[in-house]
Amino acid sequence: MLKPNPIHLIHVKPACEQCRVRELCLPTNLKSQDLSLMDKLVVRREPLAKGEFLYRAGEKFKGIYAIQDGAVKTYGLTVDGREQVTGFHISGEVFGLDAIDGEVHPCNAVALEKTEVCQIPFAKLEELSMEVPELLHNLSRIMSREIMREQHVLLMLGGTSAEQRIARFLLNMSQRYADQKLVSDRFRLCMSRQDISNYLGLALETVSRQFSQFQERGLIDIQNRYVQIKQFSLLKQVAQ
Amino acid sequence: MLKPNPIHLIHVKPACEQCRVRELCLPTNLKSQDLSLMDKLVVRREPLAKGEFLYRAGEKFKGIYAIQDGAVKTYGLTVDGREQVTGFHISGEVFGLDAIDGEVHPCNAVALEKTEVCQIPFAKLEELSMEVPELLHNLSRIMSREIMREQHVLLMLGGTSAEQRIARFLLNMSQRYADQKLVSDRFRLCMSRQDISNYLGLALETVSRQFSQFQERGLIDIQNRYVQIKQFSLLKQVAQ
DNA sequence: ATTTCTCCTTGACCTGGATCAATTTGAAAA
DNA sequence: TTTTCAAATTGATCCAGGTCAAGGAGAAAT
Repeated sequence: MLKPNPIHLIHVKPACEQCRVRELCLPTNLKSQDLSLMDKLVVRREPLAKGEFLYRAGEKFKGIYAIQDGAVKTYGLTVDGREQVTGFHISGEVFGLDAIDGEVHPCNAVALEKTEVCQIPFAKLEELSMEVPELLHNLSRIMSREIMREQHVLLMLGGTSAEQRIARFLLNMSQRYADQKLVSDRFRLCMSRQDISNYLGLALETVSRQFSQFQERGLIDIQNRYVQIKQFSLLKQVAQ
Repeated sequence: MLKPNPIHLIHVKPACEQCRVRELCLPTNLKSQDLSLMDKLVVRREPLAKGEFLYRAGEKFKGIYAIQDGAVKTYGLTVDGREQVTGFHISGEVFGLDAIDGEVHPCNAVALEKTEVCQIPFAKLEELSMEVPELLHNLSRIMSREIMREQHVLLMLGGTSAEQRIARFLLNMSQRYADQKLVSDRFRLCMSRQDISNYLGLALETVSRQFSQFQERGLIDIQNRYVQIKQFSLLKQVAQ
């Protein structure tokens, strides 16, 4: 499988208007003048390096985050001190919504690769939402979507075998690339086997074995973190 | 353990102003005149009988729901047709937020006992939120809280033993009664062992055995659905 | 009061996936 | 390039909890 050739371009931070993932993010359906008001709100940070934290549990909440490019893992700590991954977030996705109520981040967010994020200061976003009904509605929808996302994780974890969970995980990642109009049958997993296993409530050895088994069965081709889904229909069947 | 004596009162539906759980619900911190605007929005339905559906998966979304009294279970169907409980909701709690994005309920909501709910039509709620900043903020906070609630479930399910899950479940229920200023060391479980096991990703036999074991160890006293937590500190220790 | 039915408990057995352990591979650092 | 270290694979073993099965106890219906 071919790795993308790393060409170094001059770093450009597109405004909302030019952003590749605009339609998945908060500005969907906004009129041009509202879009530029929205754009003025957004803080575009320097890209995060792999392993860099966007925020840590306990930090004061300033705003929610949208990913322009890259990937972020969010994780919490259980009462007994174990790490528990609560989500992987890729471009076009909004996260940090869990901090609104308590005004403190209840979990950690760390970049899984070089990542560009936009911060949307929440107090200002609420103010602008009072002026722009579409924006208020988009905010509601994005929060609702996050609630559904977590419900899907619950459905995925409930009473399913390791085989099913991993098949569903791969199909879910694939779908999210498809949502962005990106190639969805071959992609790079942005997270380690450790992270996947933790997220799916399995041992990392089980994940590794299951990947190997899917490969033997011809369902997928996996080399390190590069996956190609070769038999969508069969994989869906395995996922039930 | 004493069952509450069933006294039949004339059915009264308190307005938001008089509602016992007002401070947990959308109207928190609202000024008196805003509260009455909010109150005009609310649709108070006839009480639901045990087993009655509030909505079913696929139904068009009209509004979100708040429980005045009683309990509701929400559940989805997995791809292979199994039921998966996504939450138990008791008085003072708001749910149905997962339907905002798609404008269709992705799951079912059924009363676990005689239950009084308020429907808050969502389009009207958004309109009023544009006028009342506190209401907009309360809505954001309630959605954020729901996201956190689901994250807690994920943390609870991730890499924990059956013993821990059940201890945490009991402590969680207890805390939610405490949040309402109700007795929190003795309460009636509003759901079946089946529902609990499904929710916690365990077999119902495991739940039953674990309850018996906690009883033997003197941590709790359980008779049918009536629980008394006798050793909070020990139970917390078991939950880690 | 008696029947019926649903919910719950308890026992016996077995398997999926966790755990432990030993390499192998790949990527970053020197 | 070689070294170093983290990440991934694969094998062997074991046990927590699932499954199957057989009652028992409450609640609702007759």
